[in-house]
Amino acid sequence: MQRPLAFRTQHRLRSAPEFERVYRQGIRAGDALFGISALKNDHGHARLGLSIGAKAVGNAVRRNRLRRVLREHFRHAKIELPALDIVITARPGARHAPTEAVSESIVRLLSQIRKRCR
RNA sequence: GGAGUCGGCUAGGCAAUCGCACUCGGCUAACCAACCAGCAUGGAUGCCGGUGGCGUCGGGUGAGGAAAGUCCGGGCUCCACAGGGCAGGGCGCCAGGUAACGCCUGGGGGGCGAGAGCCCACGGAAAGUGCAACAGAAAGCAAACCGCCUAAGCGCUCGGUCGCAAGACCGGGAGCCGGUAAGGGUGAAACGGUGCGGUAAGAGCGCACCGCGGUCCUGGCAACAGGAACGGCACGGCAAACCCCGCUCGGAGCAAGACCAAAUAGGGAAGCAGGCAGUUCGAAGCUGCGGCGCGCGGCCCGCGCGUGCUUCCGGGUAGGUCGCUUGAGGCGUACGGCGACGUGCGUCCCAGAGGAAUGAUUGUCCACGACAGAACCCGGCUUAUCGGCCGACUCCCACU
RNA sequence: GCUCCCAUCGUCUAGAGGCCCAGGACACAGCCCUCUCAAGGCUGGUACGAGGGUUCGAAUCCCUCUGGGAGCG
Repeated sequence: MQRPLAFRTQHRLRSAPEFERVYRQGIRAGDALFGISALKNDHGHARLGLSIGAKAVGNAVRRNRLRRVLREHFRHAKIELPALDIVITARPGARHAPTEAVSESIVRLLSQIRKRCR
């Protein structure tokens, strides 16, 4: 059995076509910090794609940190999520956002997505 | 105690849980594999085992002083190359260090500071060509606008003396021919500076000191410094203007490059199949018709495009593997050197990903945490940066 | 990651060491013309990305930053 909280390459979107598919056909939500797109997949579990430009966020250190925080959220939430491909895009509002604000925003956006998927 | 200068080190700590990358060692029923060995078989392939993957458990390691900018220099790789030169780029006081450098160390010269110290692209302008707006007489070679002078030369004129007169002599004035560059004024910059002498007025015209120049001597590897006598000012600035001199540089970059290699299309080779007619001595070599497939079209006619199968070969795409971290390496120590650094010995292995690994939560402590994330690797420079610690030195105040 | 390029009014641009407190076009503001608007005419404001250096003098030459953009799978 796989450990339930693990996060491996199989849980990630990795290629440009995968991202394109979600952007084109997925449903969207967003706020000042992030944009989020989601689309049903047939892998039997949720997958995460991150699109965080250094230009939007400031520099490489802030970019990496944001990526890690978002991934951590997804890791804890992914059991509860349906089989979706989720792409999170950083917006300039996220540049100086503290970790708590990021958490709050992501929880709210994910619940919106989940509601609209029914 | 205060103010300051220089050099070096450091970059929140600890604990618990979950998670990530690499790595070592276990377990691994089932699943996956294009690798390896064995067996079966004519062969495709199958079976069994190993190894690996996936999974899981435990241990170890895991960003920086700038990882940054990509401004220099090298290693490495491929391409080019007989040798030499030209063109083009870079560098530029001297000596040393180094794999190399535009870096570093020591020294010289210049500038700043009271000092410790700091700063300087710092070769050549008597090889040539250029440039200098405006102002100013004149901007580079001696020339003279205002001014100063009228000694010498030339006549003119006034006064005086002498003389019968022509005229001579003395003194003055304006002028010509001239002399001069001290002063004025312009400018960023004006043909050595100051003083004395000198002169008609002046001037290196003469002298003293300073500056400058080449010569000689002394010290130094040298840059350069000191000294002597001489010259008598000629030789102004700009080379981050062209240039000259000396030294130096082949080009590209790990998306370099090497290897393995599916599918599709196309290339080559072999074999097989292939309706009719023409061309031809003959032949699927070519042409036409037909057949089949696709498209246009509601359908027919028509029009357009394509034309088989099997095996092998080479190039090569996706994809994968290597390059990928042991190195001009770190630490300690001894010796040489003022130092940068070098040499010897001992010891350690310290990130290697591929949408790209360090995060989250909780507790706790304190000085409440800046700038910021490796992507082939090193040496520098530059830029960003909350602080803390250590050492050396300077100046001021007080006390002994 | 690597290799390059660019930067002048709000926009597009001229400029090659002094003629430039930077010129032109469009745009903007005011005035004139018109019954009004447009067109036209007159007038005006507005820029050398930043900081150092070289030079008597820099948009121009040199250095260091900053901000944009392009190419390489």
